Amino acid sequence: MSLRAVKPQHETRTRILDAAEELFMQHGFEATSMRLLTGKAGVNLAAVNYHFGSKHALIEAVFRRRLDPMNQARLAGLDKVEAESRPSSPEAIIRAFISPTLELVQDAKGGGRNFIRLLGRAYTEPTKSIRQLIGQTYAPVMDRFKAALECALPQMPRDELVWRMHFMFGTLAYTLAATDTVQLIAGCKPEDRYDAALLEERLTAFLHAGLNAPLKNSIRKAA
Amino acid sequence: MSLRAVKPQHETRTRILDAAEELFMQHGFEATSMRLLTGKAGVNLAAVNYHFGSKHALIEAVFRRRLDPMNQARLAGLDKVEAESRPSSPEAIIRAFISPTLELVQDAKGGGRNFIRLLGRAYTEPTKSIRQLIGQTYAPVMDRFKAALECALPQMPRDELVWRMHFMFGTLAYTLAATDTVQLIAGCKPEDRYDAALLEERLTAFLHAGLNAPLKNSIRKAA
DNA sequence: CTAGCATTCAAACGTTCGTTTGAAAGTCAT
DNA sequence: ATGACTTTCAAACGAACGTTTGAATGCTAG
Repeated sequence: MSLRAVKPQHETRTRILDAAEELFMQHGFEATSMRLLTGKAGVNLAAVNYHFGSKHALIEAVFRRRLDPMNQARLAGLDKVEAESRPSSPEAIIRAFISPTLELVQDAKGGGRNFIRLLGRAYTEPTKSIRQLIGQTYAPVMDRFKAALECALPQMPRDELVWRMHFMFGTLAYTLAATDTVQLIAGCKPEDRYDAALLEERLTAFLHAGLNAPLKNSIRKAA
Repeated sequence: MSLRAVKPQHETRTRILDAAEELFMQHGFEATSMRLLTGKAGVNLAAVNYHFGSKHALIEAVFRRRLDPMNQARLAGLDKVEAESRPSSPEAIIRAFISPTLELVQDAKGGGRNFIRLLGRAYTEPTKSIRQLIGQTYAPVMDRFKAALECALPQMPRDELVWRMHFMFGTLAYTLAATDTVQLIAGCKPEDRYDAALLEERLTAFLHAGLNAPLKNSIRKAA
């Protein structure tokens, strides 16, 4: 082994992943050609197939690189919340879920923000294998958070909780992916759009209230 | 002019639009080829370029066909709400916004449900011109609903309202577009997934609570 | 019937796509 | 230095794409 400063291992792989993250966000998967991608990454056209096998495998790798750590952070946050008090407060559970996402949003220098927008789009991606990848990655996380919320809100019917989690999930994903809409409503680009701390307060307040919305009769009856 | 039963005017156009709606929803815009599309529609390959000019113009036409009536219905609903009582209740305003969407969701026979999923994806579409089309179509609707909510919630800071509208908008769009997620949370496919009446109750309860969430200190300070 | 227009059709156009190939260059232990 | 890998490279592959073309067909008014 050499004593030289560590020459980045798999530097080509990393450069491809970084370029892919940005271009997939900008143009989508299909519209991003391997020639454009390898050009931006500064590598040979054949490098993607050599290092990843195919374009589709590259797409999966882009997701796995960020998604696994993010979900680990979510589970770790939930561990901490549950260790501190039982039963946990719904608000603390919500924060454990959304704060790893917002941390990535703050990462404008690295590709974190790019990735979050990419992820928000992936939930509604037409390509089935991509949705499946997302689904598989999220399944254990969903189970844990669902159980935690069931414990924190014992009076809520199960199917109503499922829908409210769905709503919460959608709000988070969409809020961060659809940057145009908030400008559309506001009429101009707000300066604090990516003040993650303030955004976390706003999201938490909204989601917490929605999660604890009073149960109407029609909903109770259906439960 | 003939006395025969009206032979559908522009039947080819309609068949193309219907096929496009379904295929764009299933596979996305880029992944849907003109050959597959015209094959499903039962028309000649050149028909799309003859009737619409280009693939991209067809995409726009698919959106315009449904979006304009839907937004008209929203404005009509808001008119009715505002005529009945001033100031209007936030809940009635929310219902005026979401119920035209849910009516389309119930239209499983026609392409309404397909279109809603397509629309949910369009907000995060990488293709800029599509997002712009959506934005232009929604701008007047957004202005009206924003004004209505400002009037209904005079105590809420403007920028907080903008964000909460963004959250609401996201919840609606995402809920209807990402059909996989609710299955992921629930663990199985719920039977009543598309019971529009029940879904409207659930959505309204969630959104109304979120919109009226208590203002935290940090938010008040930023306002 | 026929001239004029709208629509349909099969065939082909040029381009771009993801991937493959086989040789060249780089890397490292022995 | 040498041999065995790994990695890069320029070039090419066949396939599929959106679009165009010009002839054929359908329809309607005069």
